[in-house]
Amino acid sequence: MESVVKTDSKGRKKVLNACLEPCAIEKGMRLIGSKWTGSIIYHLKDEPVRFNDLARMLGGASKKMIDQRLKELEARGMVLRTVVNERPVAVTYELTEFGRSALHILEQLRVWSESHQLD
Amino acid sequence: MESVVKTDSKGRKKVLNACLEPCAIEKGMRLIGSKWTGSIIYHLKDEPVRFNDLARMLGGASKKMIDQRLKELEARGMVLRTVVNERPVAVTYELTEFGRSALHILEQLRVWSESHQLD
DNA sequence: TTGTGTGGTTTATAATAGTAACCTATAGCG
DNA sequence: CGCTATAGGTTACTATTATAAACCACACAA
Repeated sequence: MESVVKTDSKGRKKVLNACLEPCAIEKGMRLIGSKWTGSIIYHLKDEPVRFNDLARMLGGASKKMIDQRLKELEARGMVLRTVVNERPVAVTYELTEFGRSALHILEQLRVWSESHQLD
Repeated sequence: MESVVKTDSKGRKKVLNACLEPCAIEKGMRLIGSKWTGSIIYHLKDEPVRFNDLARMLGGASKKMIDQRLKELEARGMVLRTVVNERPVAVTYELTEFGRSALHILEQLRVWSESHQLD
């Protein structure tokens, strides 16, 4: 991540240690920073939550979005999906250890966000 | 942020304290989490950087993207654009105090990201 | 039997991101 | 002088993502 730009004797520039493709920050953001992903993880912090409850909590996100995000998070091992009951179908989503490990970042983001009265 | 789902005597559900529109996490993400925004801020952490140097550091992001992000960040008061030299035109970008205040979150994200060998 | 709940899927459209070529201008080299 | 490379962008066009609103099948309760 310590990119340095060097200029050679002829004035030509090169970068040492460039982020050739997404670097750590960028990769992290793509796990946690896609629209609604952070919010979803954060709302699962305390206990398993059911699909429609999550949808209600995140007023503003469509079910399709939530569904998509949950599937991504599940595929990455950050969220666990459990069918609690068939027949009257019931499903809950909860954080895995890995999912949980992202919470402190989100918590800091929340504090930062709130302390800077972002519109 | 402490959304609670209540069920009344008739089984109807409502959410108290729902994120009616984007909540703190979501708002924060939209400042810092848009594609490349975090990386740009992070690469400005040490010193003012010139446009093309930034473009070289962020191999993978187009000039258009970088330009757009820098303008957004400037508009929000997170980045300061300075014309260092006219004639041979030279411009630098650097973090403002507010921009700097986001660095610790990005630093944590970087550590988290690197410690979980994300592909 | 109408209204609610569950957990989603479908379709269509709007907003964002990405690619590559281009532009004005200066400076160095042979 | 012509060639190349630098600077800091802009333009046009395409691909990817997000959003809204309907819709499904099933269950339960009044």
